[in-house]
Amino acid sequence: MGRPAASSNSARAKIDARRKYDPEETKRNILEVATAEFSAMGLAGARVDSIAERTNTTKRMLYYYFGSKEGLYEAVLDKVYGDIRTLEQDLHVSELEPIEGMRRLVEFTFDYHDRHRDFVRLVTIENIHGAKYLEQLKTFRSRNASVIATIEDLLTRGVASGQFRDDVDPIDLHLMISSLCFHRVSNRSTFGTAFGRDPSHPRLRAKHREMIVDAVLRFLKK
Amino acid sequence: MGRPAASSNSARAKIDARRKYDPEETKRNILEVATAEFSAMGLAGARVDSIAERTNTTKRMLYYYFGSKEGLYEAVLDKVYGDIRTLEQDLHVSELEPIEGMRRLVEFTFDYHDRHRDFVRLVTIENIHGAKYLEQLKTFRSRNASVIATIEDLLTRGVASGQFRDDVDPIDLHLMISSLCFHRVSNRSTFGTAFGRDPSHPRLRAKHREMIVDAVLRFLKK
Amino acid sequence: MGRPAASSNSARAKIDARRKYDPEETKRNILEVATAEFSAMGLAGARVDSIAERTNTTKRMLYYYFGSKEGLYEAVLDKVYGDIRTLEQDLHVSELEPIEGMRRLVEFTFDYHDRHRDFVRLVTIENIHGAKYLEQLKTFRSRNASVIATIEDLLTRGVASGQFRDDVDPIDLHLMISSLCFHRVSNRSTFGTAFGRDPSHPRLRAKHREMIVDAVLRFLKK
Amino acid sequence: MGRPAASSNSARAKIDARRKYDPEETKRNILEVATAEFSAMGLAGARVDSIAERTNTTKRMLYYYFGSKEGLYEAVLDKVYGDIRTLEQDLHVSELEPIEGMRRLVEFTFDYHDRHRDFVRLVTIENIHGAKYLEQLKTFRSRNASVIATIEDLLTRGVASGQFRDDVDPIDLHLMISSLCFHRVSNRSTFGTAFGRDPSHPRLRAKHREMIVDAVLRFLKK
DNA sequence: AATGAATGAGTGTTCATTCAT
DNA sequence: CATGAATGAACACTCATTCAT
Repeated sequence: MGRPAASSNSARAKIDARRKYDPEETKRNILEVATAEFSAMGLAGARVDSIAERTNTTKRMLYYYFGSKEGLYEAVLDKVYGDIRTLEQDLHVSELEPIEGMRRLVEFTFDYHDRHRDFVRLVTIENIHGAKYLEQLKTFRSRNASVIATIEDLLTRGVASGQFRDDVDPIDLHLMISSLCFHRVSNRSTFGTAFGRDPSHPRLRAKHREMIVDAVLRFLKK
Repeated sequence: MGRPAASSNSARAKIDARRKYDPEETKRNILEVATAEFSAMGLAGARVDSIAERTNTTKRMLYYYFGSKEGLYEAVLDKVYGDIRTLEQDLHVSELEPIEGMRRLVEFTFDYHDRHRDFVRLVTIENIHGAKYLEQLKTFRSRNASVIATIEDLLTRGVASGQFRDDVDPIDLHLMISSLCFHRVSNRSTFGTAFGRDPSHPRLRAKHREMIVDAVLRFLKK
Repeated sequence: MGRPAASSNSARAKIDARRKYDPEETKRNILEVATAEFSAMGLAGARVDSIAERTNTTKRMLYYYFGSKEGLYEAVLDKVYGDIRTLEQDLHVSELEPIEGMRRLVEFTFDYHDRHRDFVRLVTIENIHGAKYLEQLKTFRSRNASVIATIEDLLTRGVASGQFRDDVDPIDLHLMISSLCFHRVSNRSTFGTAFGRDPSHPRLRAKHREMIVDAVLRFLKK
Repeated sequence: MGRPAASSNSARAKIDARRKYDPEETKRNILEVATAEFSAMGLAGARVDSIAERTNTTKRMLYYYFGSKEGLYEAVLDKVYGDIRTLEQDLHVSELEPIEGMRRLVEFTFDYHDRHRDFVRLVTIENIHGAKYLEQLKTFRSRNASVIATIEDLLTRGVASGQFRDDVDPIDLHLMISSLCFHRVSNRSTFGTAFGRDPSHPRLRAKHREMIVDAVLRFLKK
């Protein structure tokens, strides 16, 4: 019976990856290469030619789909921020008791930053530009509410159960957790140069992970 | 009329600030403008022409003294890292008892980052470049030992007095303090965009300062 | 009296204006948009994409029907020159006495240029290109004979009646009339900028019309 | 030691035409080539690379001195308009009696347009662009007053002496003279194609010159 | 010590046109 | 007849750097 004749488009796309006209794949491919370039070189340092070369298509298509270097950069930002928010929503810490939930959240945040250096670098780069490109992403602001909601839920339940202190603001706590998880990745290079110690080394990583969870929980406990 | 025959350079510079050719002043002026440009635009984004324009001298002098755009960038890095290390050495926390000394150290770190956004931005930028320019600054590595020595001293004394736990590594602690003080400045823009809250606002700043001291001390206490 | 089923193309086009595929209408639509674009931007300045966008069809059709940007430009030229020659032939000045006929011809020329800025601009543009596209229009040369014939007829009859001088060449006269009617439209912008006076303003237009008729007749009269 | 020590700069420039650093000559050379290119190809059709190639210098200098393609185009316009106005002021027709003066003015206008096709083409091109670049030339408007003043003087004196009619507006007359002198040059190509007759042929030129003077004087005489 | 003029290699972008569906 | 996707060559413009004075 083989394959049903002329199945759906998406099926066809998967089966025949070599087909020449596949806009989605073309865009995805460009975005992937661009993410690497922008993350490695910054917005000003990135070269459109360099991106195009490592793509399956030509420079022209890059402009066809993304309009400009900045447009492409924005698309990269959008994708990369979308990824973390999507994952954060699948955490389901509301099902855990407060301390365990908080541990889980911190560990997730730690792991995500540790594994996604591109994301960390792009956020860093965006800060060099005063977040002006991020501000133009319409979907951005709304996506942040959920992290805060998650933290707020944990805090409320922890306070109610007498485990957590009651004077901690969820956004401040988010900033604290971010700081601890982000900085060791974003400043890995200068830190390594200064102290001859690479924070991303497996043994250090495990130690930092525990340390950060510990620091956050000690900060929260009554 | 005679100009006093060749006194010391620094003296001469002060005495006759209006004299037309003052190499030290020219260099200082270039470095100042360059610091602002590199910090605002990044290494790739900075424009040599733009720096030269805002200088009291010409583009040619910039090359005369610093050799290249990268040479100038390195000089800026050198100056800016030199400043913080110099100040750190004047802290004299060894004269304070451990908890008070640690509080003082954290507050100093907090205040320094909060007030020196240029420094924070330049470190951020340097991390984008994998710290490769920092690595070439010969004086750099040696200068970092003192912070760690200071922390080590505080930790040792705190452990001895039974106030601090005994399993904390000074470099890890330094990273933790740095993270908390650096991130809220370096990521001010994206944070502001995401949560509509500017971490550099005076009221938030005071709150964060206390919070960070609190978090560090809770982490250290037995 | 009914209309015969499926008569000429133009009839069909009118009957079923909403039918999806109507080659003639598609071509007409493309030509209309292209006339505006070429007239406004020149040949080099015109954008194929810009034309296609404002069309009811796609860019591909534009190439399908006209072959190239230059082919389309030629088609526009052809249409636009065809229009004026067609009208000129309907003037019937041969039925008027010489002076009245000449007045009528000048007024027609004046009005036509005044009302058809696109035509004037396209002729101007064609002159920038040394008339090289016009030269390729096979039908062009033959179409010009009639204006000259008209003028010649008027001149001959005017000379015979003793009203006109006998040393005026019809082609030279045509050039004179054209100059007076064309220039004030073609150079409206620079003239307006130079003298703060727009030659296309209604009051000026009427004045110029009289003035030009007057000048031509004074030039011709014995 | 030979050559007189340091003569004047301008003298030096003339003596040593091959000297490498001569900004004025560089600018002049660029302007000259650019005038030819813009006049031949229009603003959109002109190629910066093409201009640079025919220059004694490089493309970069073109941007160094003129900022952009449009900046260069404006400089060309400025130069070209400056030339004719300068000449117009040297006409001294006020010293001639009205009819002779008017003849002289028309002949000058005729000759200037006939000999300066570049000027005519550039004005034509500028009209395609709605005179928007001309409008930005600050010196432009003021320079036009003098032609009108000259015409006004001739008209006034002619009316006073009873030679000219008294209902002719100087700006309208200027437009008429311009039309007759400009059009035969600007539309030479289409005219030639249409009637197989080149208006710039010597014999025709002389005839047209007389004809135009005749037409203007007949228009003005009582 | 200081400077305006000059430069070659590269940088983001656009264009008319064609292909695969 | 119709279309979105794709393209290579060209385009205006910028950059860090050096030269002649």
